[in-house]
Amino acid sequence: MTKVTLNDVSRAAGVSRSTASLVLRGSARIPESTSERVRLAMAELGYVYNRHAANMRRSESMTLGLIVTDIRNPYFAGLTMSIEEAAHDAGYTLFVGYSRDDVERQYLQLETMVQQQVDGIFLLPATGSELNPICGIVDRSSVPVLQLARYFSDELDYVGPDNIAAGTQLARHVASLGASSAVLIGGPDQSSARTERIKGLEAGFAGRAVTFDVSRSATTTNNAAGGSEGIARVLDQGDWPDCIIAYSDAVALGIYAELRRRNLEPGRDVSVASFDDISLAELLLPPLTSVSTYPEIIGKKASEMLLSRIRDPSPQPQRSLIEPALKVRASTAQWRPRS
Amino acid sequence: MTKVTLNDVSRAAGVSRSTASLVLRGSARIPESTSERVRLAMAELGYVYNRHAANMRRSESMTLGLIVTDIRNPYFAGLTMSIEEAAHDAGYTLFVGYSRDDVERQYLQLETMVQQQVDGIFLLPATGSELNPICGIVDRSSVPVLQLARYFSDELDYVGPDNIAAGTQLARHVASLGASSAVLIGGPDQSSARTERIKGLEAGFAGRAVTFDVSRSATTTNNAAGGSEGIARVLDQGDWPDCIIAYSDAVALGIYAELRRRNLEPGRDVSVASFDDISLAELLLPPLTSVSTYPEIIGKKASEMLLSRIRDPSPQPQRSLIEPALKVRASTAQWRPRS
DNA sequence: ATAAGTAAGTAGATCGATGCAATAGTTTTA
DNA sequence: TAAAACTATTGCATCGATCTACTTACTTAT
Repeated sequence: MTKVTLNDVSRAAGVSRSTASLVLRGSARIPESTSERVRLAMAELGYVYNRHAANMRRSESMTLGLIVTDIRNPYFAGLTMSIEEAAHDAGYTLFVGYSRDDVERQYLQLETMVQQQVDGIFLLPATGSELNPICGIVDRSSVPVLQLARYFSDELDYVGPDNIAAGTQLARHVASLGASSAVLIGGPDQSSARTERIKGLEAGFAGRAVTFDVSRSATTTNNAAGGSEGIARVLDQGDWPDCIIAYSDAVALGIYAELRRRNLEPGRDVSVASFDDISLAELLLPPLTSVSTYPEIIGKKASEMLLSRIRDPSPQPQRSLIEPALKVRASTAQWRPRS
Repeated sequence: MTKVTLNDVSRAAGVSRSTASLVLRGSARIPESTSERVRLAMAELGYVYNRHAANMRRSESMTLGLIVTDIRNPYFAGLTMSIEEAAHDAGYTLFVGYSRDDVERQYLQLETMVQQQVDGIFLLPATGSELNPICGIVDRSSVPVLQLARYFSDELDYVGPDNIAAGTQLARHVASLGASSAVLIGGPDQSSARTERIKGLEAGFAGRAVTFDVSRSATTTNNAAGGSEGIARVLDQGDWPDCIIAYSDAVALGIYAELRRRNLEPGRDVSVASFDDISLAELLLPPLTSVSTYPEIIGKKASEMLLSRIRDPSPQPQRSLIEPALKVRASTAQWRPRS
């Protein structure tokens, strides 16, 4: 009933606690005959390794933290699962917190993770994140933090999609359709991802006969409700673009719904394109043109980077951009300009 | 640079470590003048509370574990977020693991969480979970485990939707449409949730002129791919039901896609209905009839139950069923029997 | 036969916060 | 004025695994 410790195990196996500890860690100094005896005692007594006790002496807890805004967005769900997989495979257990895009909540989560002695933190920063408060929390314990998908500082590692390339690919495609005007809908204001996507779109539209004016676009929450609201705001201003570019597939979903409320059919009356390429994009009617930003690859790369940062904290901050790929589908392909 | 401990803090504040510890825990025995001095020293030195050290003496780690199969299903994403919110609000930090519906992986995750000294575990069991191996892992440390959404044992607490009521509501609705035959597509074989939903459907169809034969249904993975595959299998057998009941909205999504590949329009040529009512259901075209099983409520209830179990492990295992609510939408409402 | 070397195992301090039992110091009570 | 009661504070053992330095018992080399 009471807790079984290494002491109990060693006593039962007739060795010292030190020896039992060495067996636990697979030391070569212990011959098979002894370690077998110890392992048997462990099994018999129902011994459970206490990582907290171990962590008092060693300098690692074998835990990592992950803070994301909201996994009801399938893009972030995929990213989260990919990171969990890599962490699990490397023997780490993962703390997860959802900031709900609330900076204060995010800071609290950082704080508790630091107190729980995590070895490193993946942070998909909430809108409005700043370096100073985060350093205030994190520097005291010198836990490495990796920025995921958005960044606010270049003093920390960063892994995310190449948003500029993604925007450029999308703009070129839209321009090639013969559209004459495009707007961007949605996305958290001031986020690096949105700023970069805009930069990419502008680069892609440069020299083409497409009007793309950022001041006509709308920033919203990164979900379907935001998409509906954003496109409604634009259309209500009497603005009728040929092509609607959504900040993300989640936003595009709300755009589809709002268009239909107004008897406009996406892919016929107006083309719609988006970023992320969640698996849903393909299943929608019409299937949604989207730039895939490969959350699995981002997650994998991020894990590698954070783990190597844990092993050696000295190198300069790293940046890794994942190459996107445009997936053309019926939401733009079937579209022809209104006569 | 080096770690700041309570010792350093107490020395700087000119008190004993015991006093600093009492301040940390807000003891009323310490006058404001002293605790202010100690808190000041903490801030100045950049002290970080070490929960692992505290956990060596106390018997709680202030961490909980959550194991779910796959959060790319928005239903589980919502459930996960709801549990994280409740855990966070109660001062707990949450470990999360995704079993990907793989029992072995799930056991490994249970094991590491137990080693990390979690105070309790929410488990959305992978298909094929059994009591014995889980007890083998968990009993040694007597960590309470709560079964979420599916159950395999009534020796553990359980919180989930009232699947029987959900099935009954859905069946009654389908029967009232005038359908003459229905099939169920998808869902993990042998899972309690599927079995109960079938039981509910049968109860609801009882005495109505609807053919519902479980042997005609198909079990699949609980996602869109499973839905496509399942309905394809049924249709390829020459079976043409009036109404397709999907195990979940995620499955329904794949059914929509596969029907269209065969030039069948959901809601017109065949009605489709489902379980879960994820927010996407409303946004689809046609909007999907679904029985809401309120993941936020399940998550909240589950957290309450696990936390009270942690406070007092003695009571008998509890079961709590959350009342579902049918949301009728165009995927069934517009449907009329073929002439 | 002695020194050197190796293999196997152990004693005991340590990590950082907790909490009991004990101790000053001050005020109230009889 | 002594005893009792209370307030503010502290010393030290403790939780469970780790790890360095050390011992003991053999084996091998010279």
